[in-house]
Amino acid sequence: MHAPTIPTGAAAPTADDPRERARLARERACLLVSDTLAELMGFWNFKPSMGRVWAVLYLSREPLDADAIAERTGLSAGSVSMTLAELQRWGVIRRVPAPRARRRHYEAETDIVELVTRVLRERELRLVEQAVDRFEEAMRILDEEAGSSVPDEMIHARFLHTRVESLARLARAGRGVVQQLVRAGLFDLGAIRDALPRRR
Amino acid sequence: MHAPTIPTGAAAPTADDPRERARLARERACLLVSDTLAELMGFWNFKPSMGRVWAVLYLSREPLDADAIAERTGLSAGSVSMTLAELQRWGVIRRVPAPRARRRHYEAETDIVELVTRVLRERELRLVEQAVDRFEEAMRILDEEAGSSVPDEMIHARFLHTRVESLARLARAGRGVVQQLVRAGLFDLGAIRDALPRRR
DNA sequence: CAGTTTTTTCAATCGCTATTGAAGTGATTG
DNA sequence: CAATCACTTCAATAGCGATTGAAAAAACTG
Repeated sequence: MHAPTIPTGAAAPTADDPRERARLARERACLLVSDTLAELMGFWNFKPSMGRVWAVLYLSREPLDADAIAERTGLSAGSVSMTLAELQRWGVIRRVPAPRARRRHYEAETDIVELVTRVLRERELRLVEQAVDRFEEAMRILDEEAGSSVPDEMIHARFLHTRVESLARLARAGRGVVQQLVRAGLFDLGAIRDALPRRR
Repeated sequence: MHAPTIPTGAAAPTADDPRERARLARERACLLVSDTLAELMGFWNFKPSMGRVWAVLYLSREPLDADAIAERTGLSAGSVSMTLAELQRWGVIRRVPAPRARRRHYEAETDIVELVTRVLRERELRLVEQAVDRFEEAMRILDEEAGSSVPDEMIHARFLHTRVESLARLARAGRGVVQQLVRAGLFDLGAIRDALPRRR
């Protein structure tokens, strides 16, 4: 875990060494990016470890094994294993067949648009659809009492019905937004995809 | 906290009593709604107590005071106080001027669209804007090394640059979506599509 | 197939955030 | 203006989800 001795006796690994300068710059940039990713993913209710592991893979030129990931993220071996499994379940990283290696190697899925679309489709959409269903169920329950013979019960039921109706309307709008995003991600967004990294 | 004695000696408060039936139905409906709201708000990284308190107010016919809220949510007085303050800061509930009442009364803001829009504008937009800034900052750092005299350092810097570029593009697209949502008020879904690519 | 290395699993632990409760501050009233 | 009632604050605590670490399982290797 030490910088190898520089062959050319002249250049020492100081701030003036171009290699060292470059390495530090890259390190700063990567840190900035993975912090940002961690924050974004954390906001999206993913575990911090998922964000960190994905960032490490996404910013690596070659596939990494569990050990390298543990080292770079500071996570335990067990945590890395679980996190890798979870990331694979989400399809955001993939195992790279490494014929003559003993350890398993992984790389990040780079089609980020597809990746975000997937999360939207499998999580947000489900969530919002469930909300719509529940609100509609609540309205059905209230409907049964809306024709009550007792005046005040009826009024109360109707009051609640209008409130829940507003929520349902909003939830349906939200569902529409997510559906639109998912579809755009799959079709219209091809334009963005073209501009994104390498896809052949 | 007890059902008052029924004046008409005939009807006892059983499941056959229309009033009781109606009350139970409303209770079920409200529970369904507040559970759903709690889940949704929890997902949006709001504290559970905020969801519960807002739900109680939103589903009440008249403004409530802190005591009534504490009772119905099961929260402590201190917690209710803090939660009310926070909800007011978000503009999702408001204090109702109650001239001759000793206690302060609150009601829920009912323009839910405005309410969601506000959260999008003040939280999501800020988050995504910050992400864009950070990615662009990372790219600037990498640019300084992209012209490095050491070939491999240059290649590495360029590799990282393209990766970060993709993230930045996605973040900008996300920013566009949120901006659009804030402007269009959630319902004009067609507009979202226009916000996405902005690239041929 | 026995030995060795890598990965997975899961109970225990850790750390963090939400909540409490009691003390402190402020408001209202007779 | 003193007494009471309402509200706020914040240090301590509880509860929960993420992480660890050690042990079991699986995958290689010679």
